[in-house]
Amino acid sequence: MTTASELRDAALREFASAGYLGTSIQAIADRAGVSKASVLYHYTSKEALLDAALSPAIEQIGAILPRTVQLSGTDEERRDFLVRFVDLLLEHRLAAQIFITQSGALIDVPVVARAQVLIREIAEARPQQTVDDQVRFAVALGGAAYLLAQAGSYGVQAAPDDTQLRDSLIRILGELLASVTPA
Amino acid sequence: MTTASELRDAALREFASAGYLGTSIQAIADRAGVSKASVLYHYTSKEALLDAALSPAIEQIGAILPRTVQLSGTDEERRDFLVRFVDLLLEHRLAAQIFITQSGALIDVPVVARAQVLIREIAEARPQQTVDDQVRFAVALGGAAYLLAQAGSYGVQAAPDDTQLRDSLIRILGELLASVTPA
DNA sequence: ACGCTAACTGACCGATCGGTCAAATCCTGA
DNA sequence: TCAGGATTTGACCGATCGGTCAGTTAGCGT
Repeated sequence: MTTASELRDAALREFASAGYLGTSIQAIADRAGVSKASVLYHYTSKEALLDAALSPAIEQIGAILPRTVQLSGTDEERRDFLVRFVDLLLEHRLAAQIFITQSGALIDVPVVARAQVLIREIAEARPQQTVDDQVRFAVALGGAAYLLAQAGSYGVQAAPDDTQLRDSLIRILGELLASVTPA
Repeated sequence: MTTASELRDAALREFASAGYLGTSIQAIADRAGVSKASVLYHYTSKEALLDAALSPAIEQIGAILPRTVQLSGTDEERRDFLVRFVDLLLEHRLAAQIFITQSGALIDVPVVARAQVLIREIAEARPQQTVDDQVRFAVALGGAAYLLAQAGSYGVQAAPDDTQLRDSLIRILGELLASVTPA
């Protein structure tokens, strides 16, 4: 683990739990065991640190964007897309949590704006949506992210293990999106 | 409109769009057309202002808490509960948005802690839940709140009108929660 | 052993924020 | 008209934050 990657990881956790505005550079430095000045040596600014923490998740989200059409396909195609999507959410659950909870307050930050554009592109990838379709999709996306955020912030509370959560989430999102109007 | 209620309304909007930490007392004062000192005359602190802005929503949420058992009842009972719940979300959509997006970063604020306890009580009101049940409920709750938050932050974009959104949301949440295991 | 560069740090700066306070102004009832 | 409380305000304070900078330490090729 290089210092830079440790800082990126510490920032990701801190931003997710306390919020970007609620996180001081000093707090990130403390978590990583270095000085505040050292943080700003590796990253030119607090915003650059947010960018570094979120970019990996954004790139992978962008990579599966072309597959969104599978949602209007057969049951197998839809399930295939959902498996990739849920796995991606699980892998980058902290980044997803930051997106969902703070994208509104951080629209002026470039990396967040890019993520918002991506999410909107995913939502609008399928043509001639009914209101029901939009609601199904928004509930599925927001609900999944909220679930993972809550599961992550369960302190003592017993949270279901990831594999169980994954299976259940894939199944239920599948049901939720099964009745979208075909393209 | 008294000055106090105008300030409470301005604070609610500002907290929802920019976040509690991202909102300065000066910004609330500007929105309401008064001075910063005047804000602190009507409310003893920024935290008191948040409390005043969120309390009405919390009280109504607490009022429907006993009806949560209807989720395990007949289809009509469940629909009846969902109608009340969705209407409550629509009426207090800004407060709901603040809860969902910032409760994690604001757990040390008493009013937010109270809200979190309420939500947890609602989620745990039904006995012997399976993982699927938990997932369904979390997706429904978080998804609905996310949808309203997004619909509220649509600037130019055409957002579906409230009645259409209400009908669709009630129907789809009903489907989502229809297959929870009976008590 | 030397020199060079990357890594790191404490001290400091300007700006902003939440909150206080004394004074000014407004409003109302007698 | 006027006394007195309610309301409003500008000036100010201490604390915190993001960021800068000069200087120190650590590692490494020669």
